[in-house]
Amino acid sequence: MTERYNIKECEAKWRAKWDDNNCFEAHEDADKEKYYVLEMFPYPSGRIHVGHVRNYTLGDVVARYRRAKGYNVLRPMGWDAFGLPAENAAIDRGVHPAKWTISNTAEMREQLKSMGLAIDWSREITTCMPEYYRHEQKMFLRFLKNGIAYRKESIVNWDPVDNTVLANEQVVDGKGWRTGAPVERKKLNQWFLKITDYADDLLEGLEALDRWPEKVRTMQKNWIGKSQGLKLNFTIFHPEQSEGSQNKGEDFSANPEMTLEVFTTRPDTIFGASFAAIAADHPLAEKLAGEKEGFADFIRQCQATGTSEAAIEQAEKLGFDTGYTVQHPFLEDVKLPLYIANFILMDYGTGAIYGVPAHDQRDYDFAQKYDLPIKQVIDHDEANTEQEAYTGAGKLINSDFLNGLDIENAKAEIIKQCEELGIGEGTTQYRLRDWGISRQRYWGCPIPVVYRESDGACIPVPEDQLPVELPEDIDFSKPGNPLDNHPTWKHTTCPQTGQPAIRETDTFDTFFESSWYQFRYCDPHNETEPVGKDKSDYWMPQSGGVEQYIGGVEHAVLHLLYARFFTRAMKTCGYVSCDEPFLGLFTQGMVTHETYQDTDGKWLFPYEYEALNDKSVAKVGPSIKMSKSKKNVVDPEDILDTYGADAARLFILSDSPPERDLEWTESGIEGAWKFVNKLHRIISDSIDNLPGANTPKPSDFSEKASELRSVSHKTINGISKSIEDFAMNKAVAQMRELSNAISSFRPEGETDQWALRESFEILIKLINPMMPHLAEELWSQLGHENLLTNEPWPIADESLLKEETVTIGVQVNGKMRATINIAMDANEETAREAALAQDNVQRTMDGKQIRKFIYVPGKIVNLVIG
RNA sequence: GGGCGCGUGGUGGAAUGGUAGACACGUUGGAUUCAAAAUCCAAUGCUCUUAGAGCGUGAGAGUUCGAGUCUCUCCGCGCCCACCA
Repeated sequence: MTERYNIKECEAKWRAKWDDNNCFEAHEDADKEKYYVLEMFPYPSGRIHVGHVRNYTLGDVVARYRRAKGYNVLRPMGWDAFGLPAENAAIDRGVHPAKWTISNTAEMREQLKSMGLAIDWSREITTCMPEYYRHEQKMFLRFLKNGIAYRKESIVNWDPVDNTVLANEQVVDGKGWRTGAPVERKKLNQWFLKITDYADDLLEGLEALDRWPEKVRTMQKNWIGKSQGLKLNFTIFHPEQSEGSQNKGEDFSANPEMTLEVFTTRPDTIFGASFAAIAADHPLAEKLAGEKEGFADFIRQCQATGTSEAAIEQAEKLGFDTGYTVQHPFLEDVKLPLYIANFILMDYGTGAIYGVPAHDQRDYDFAQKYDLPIKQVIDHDEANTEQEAYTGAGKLINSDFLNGLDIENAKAEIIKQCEELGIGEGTTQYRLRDWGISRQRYWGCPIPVVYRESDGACIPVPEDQLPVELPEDIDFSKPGNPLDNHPTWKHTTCPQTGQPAIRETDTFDTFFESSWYQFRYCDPHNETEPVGKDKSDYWMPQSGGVEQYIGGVEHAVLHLLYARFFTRAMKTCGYVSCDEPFLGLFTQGMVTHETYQDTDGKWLFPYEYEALNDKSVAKVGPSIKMSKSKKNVVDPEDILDTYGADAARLFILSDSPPERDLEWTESGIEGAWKFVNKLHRIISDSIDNLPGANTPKPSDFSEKASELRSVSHKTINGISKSIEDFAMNKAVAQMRELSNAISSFRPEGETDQWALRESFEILIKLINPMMPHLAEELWSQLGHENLLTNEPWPIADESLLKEETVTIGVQVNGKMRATINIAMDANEETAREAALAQDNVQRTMDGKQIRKFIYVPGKIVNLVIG
């Protein structure tokens, strides 16, 4: 009997050994196949949470497995270090953001290290350091030269609590994604990146990402939102001209101010149009209706309608009749009334539509309210335009030259006609907008441009004057942008003329940093370039970037789309050759925990609930995502301290498939801890009787030894496949099965002992990616001098994988009645005899004839009787 | 409103169209112990009286020799998007 496994000491010992031997440092090696594993880097909030533990454990299994398989693995780590919490800490506690951030990274680095992760720490990056952000300033200048970055005045989403601009992606239900405050609209000069130039490429690229979850690809596809349609020009008529007059001789089409451009994806329904409408903030709205009575009220009403889903759901369709009309392009006698309507969005299409009530529900509602004609132009059995709009397939009717065509052909025909007449053209429209990257914050990368005071010219800061560093003496007591408030920092001179100039006081959106960090890891200490081409071409060549990227699904359209865009932009600028940054993507589920509430609805900590003598004054709530306010957070440091890294890792891998939510339970982590101890005990108890490490393989084995060997070798392939499939819970199950087989094995004699040692060694190698400390310890206890971490993955002996006999089911008319044990390759006759020999089969057959006999070797026998 | 996904024991979850419930958690009984913890052994889908039989993957239909798995309809849940013309 060996002494009890001292988890803490032992784990620390092996971590030190890996460090001393630089086990996980990656080097470019053209002779080895590379494998780049990356997990989304953390924001240095100060402490790791269980979600991090899950994320990095998954990555560690992949990294250690691939390493053992002989790949040249790159597995780096860093800090997504710019962001608002640092500024909030500065405001709340008076700590400087830099100091707060850096001390947080120090703490979290130690926490991560205590998990025993196979990380190349020599490549660590921290995005708030000038060594990192100077490169993105240079990159920005190159983006400018290549027309990828530009500046324009625009209406932006303004978060009144954080006092900053938000990207569309950061507005959720009309509220700021962090503060939850209703977003306001504000006009500002902002920097943008032309992500829309790459819209089509980003969309097409999704096709090739077959190792991405379908869900994420769909979300990106919907976000890009490509739709084909027609842009069509209508001529606008003055109220006097249209009012029942025969005056249609006047040609306004030559007057661009009096034409209205609309966008539609259903040009086929043009003959069903009964009105036109523009957005409240359309430039023509003020011009056509500004003087009219009630207009100001109407605009106010439009703005008052919230953008939350509930508001939209219930919002009535509201219109304001301008009195103007537009000429129907194909029906000379028809002039459509022109409305300003609250359901038209200025920032999609042209901010103007023509309404076809019979075939669009919104137009239908609008037409009902304002008593406009509902003219059906698509015929189908299911269409009932008395009741609601019909949007399905059908044939064109009431549509002159389009009659009889199906929708697709009608679209093509009408677009052709419009193009020939010069009144419209077929176009592609995207939902995706350019990415606004200006933020009125201190703790971000300064945008490296200055504005000359004399003429306001925007001058890029020359490369040799970079980086533009953040000032350290900063005052957070005043509201607004601290950089703007700084007494001296923004005052500088024009690098071209030497005249006084003002620095850009906005900083980059922090998604900027995380859009290219995957490249920086390839060459983290390069002083002149973001990444050396030789390095990026080795780790992220044209044909492939990161082999396996792992993170939360919440980044499906933000970070993951930006990073794909950046990869293309960087390629355009000649930095890299790679088309896609992440070839494989795995999105993990959340970690949840039970909640506890007392009868007043007050949340309780688990220990508070446990301490209650009378449990009826509180109730156990559902297991939901851990959050401070719900008091159901588990601190990984406590877990690592109590149970050790291996137990924590094992539990997090074992209970649920990684893509699903995982419920954190006390009993679960305890079960994992017990298993760690059990495995240690099993091996320690057997060790004295095992043959030495390099004892030659015996030629014959007992039956039970052969069976054990067969199980062990099958498990090699089983676990390998499970890890490659990201089915870590199944890998754990298989590992436990093998350990159960081993612990019930009673060796008798030398060859049995040899087989036992072989199975131990296989098991140890297989658990290594999941529980590396324990594996390393057991490996050394078995008498090995080298590090297990440097051992290759075991290879299954093919001859042990074959099944000689198999137990298969016997069905009668498809119902299971018995099982038989026959040779794997037994012929049909043998199977029939064995099946018919079963009492239960005979009884069920009840003397009836066999009409059909089905035998699938190794699978099933089915007797069809009757 | 649109899109995607999911419904399997008391619980987490396994099942290339072929023995449903692997592996665990929990529970029950037993061994060990002065006692407890830990450990070990056994049982554990449901129903019926044990040997045994019947029924079972949200509901209903279909395809098939055979369906948790494929198809359709319905019910329930979750996520994402959303006045996107």
